[in-house]
Parts: sequence; C-alpha cells; structure tokens
Amino acid sequence: MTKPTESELEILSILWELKDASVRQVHERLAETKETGYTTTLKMMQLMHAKGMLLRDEENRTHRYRPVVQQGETQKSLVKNLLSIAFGGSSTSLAMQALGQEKPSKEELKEIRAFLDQLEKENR
Amino acid sequence: MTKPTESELEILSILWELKDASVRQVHERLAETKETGYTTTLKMMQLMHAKGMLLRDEENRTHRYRPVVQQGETQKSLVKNLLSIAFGGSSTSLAMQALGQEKPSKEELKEIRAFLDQLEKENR
DNA sequence: AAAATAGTACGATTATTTTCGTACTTAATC
DNA sequence: GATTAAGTACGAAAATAATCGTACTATTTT
Repeated sequence: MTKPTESELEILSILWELKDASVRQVHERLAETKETGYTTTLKMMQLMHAKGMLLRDEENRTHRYRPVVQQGETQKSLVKNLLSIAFGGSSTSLAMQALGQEKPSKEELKEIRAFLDQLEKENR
Repeated sequence: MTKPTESELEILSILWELKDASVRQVHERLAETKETGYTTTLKMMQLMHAKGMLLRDEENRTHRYRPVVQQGETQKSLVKNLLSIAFGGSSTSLAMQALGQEKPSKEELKEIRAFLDQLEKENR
C-alpha cells in the first residue's frame, strides 16, 4: 500500500479509533484541531476510497467508511521508513528518542522490560 | 525550523553523515538508491540553502554544504510528530514497534535497560 | 407540499514539491 | 588558446496534495 500523506493519516487515525464512520463524524473530529471545510474532508475521503485506502458502505445515503489497512501495519511501515531515513536504521536510538519524549508510566515500563526480555530470549 | 520533506531528509541524512559535502558528493550517494538528475540535487540543495536549512561555504568554486540543524533535533521533532499522528501519543508502542523491527544487539539491550532505569529514577 | 437541511459528486483552483533543461562561468586538458 | 569538463543559477514544467465552490439529490421539518 502506498504511504499515506499527513492529512490522510489524520483521517485514518480517526477511523482506526471509530472503526467505521461517516464523513460528518470524521469531519467534526478533524475540525476540533484544524480549520477545514466539510467538502474538503469529503473529497479527501472520496480520494482515499478511490485509491483503495478506505472501504465504503453505500448502503445508506450517508456512506460509512472504514480503513483497509489496520493501524499496526501502517505504524510498522512508517517506523520502518523513519528508521531508515532519519535514524540510520538504529531502532535503539529511535526507541530512546520516543521514550524520552513522552515518559512511560510504571505499567508501561514494566511492559517494555518484558518486551526486551522476550527479544533477548528469542535472540539465542 | 520547518519540517523537512522526505527528499530533504534524504539529503540531510547524507550530510549528517559526511558532515560537509559538495553537491556532487551528495548526488552520488543519492543516485545509489534513486534515479535522479544532477541538477535536481543541485536545485534541491540550493532551495534548502535559501530556506536556511543548509549552510554554504562559497569559498571555492565547488561549494560545500552542511546542515544547520543537527540530527538529534530533527529526530526529536519527527518522533514527536509521528507519535501524535500515528501512535496516539503512546511512546511505548512506538518504541516497541521500532525494536521489534530491527532487533537490538546485546549491548543495545543493555543501553536501553539503563535508559529505562534512568527514567524510572527520575520519575519519583 | 414547500422550504430547509444534510448528503454526495466532482471540476477547478491553489499550493507545494520535485524535476530538469538551458545559459552561463571557471578550470582542466589537449 | 581551443575544447572539454565540471561547476552554479534559475526559470519553467510536471507531479502531487489540499481546498473549496457549485450542482445536484434525498430526507426532514414546518
């Protein structure tokens, strides 16, 4: 799948959360943080549909859209891209950069440590 | 500083590595992975210079360029952006996504664990 | 049933990014 | 010293992304 643009990602994020939504719903969420017209959101979503990024249920007059690719897959390819393009492939420095930015809670720390243990185990 | 585009990042990456380079040098590196003309690279770098992203030493006929922003700063803002736009702000999941992608070595694991300890310490 | 409201479709415009040809200049080579 | 090679400058085209107005249609409200 082709890499989503910044604006497309904003829409995808909302859809991942809502699972499935109308243009109106997406637009209202978008408009909370961004100055934008309804038809712009509409066109955007139509385009994404035409590109095969969104599925569309046309059953009712108010169409409902949902993402074709799941969040995890997209995250994976975005990270892969960022890794190679800005971190010289070093996942360690990317991870630390991220963690330093938004400090994990105690529970999350635990989760990450468990994840590391897992990696280490696999590694032999 | 304004967010670099994808192509600008490719050039920045090369310059971060080489510290300082001519258009020719950058172009040759670029051409290894990408089909692109010399004047395209040239124009790109001229534009980046005009935008204030690159410094230029015009002492000699063959100009030498170097980045204004250091890699760390750019990484920071890219991660910040990615975090909010695709990971709902969860640095933990971004970190795990990255580490799962490119498995860290034993030394790196150690480094990350130390980093986590440090975070935890600060956190009380 | 008329008017207002809430939708979709889509062409056209604007903005941004990327690419490249051409002109010109300086240095190296024959 | 003439030709070739290696540079820079830059306008303009092509490609891509984002925005929005207008036309049209279906549904609700009055």
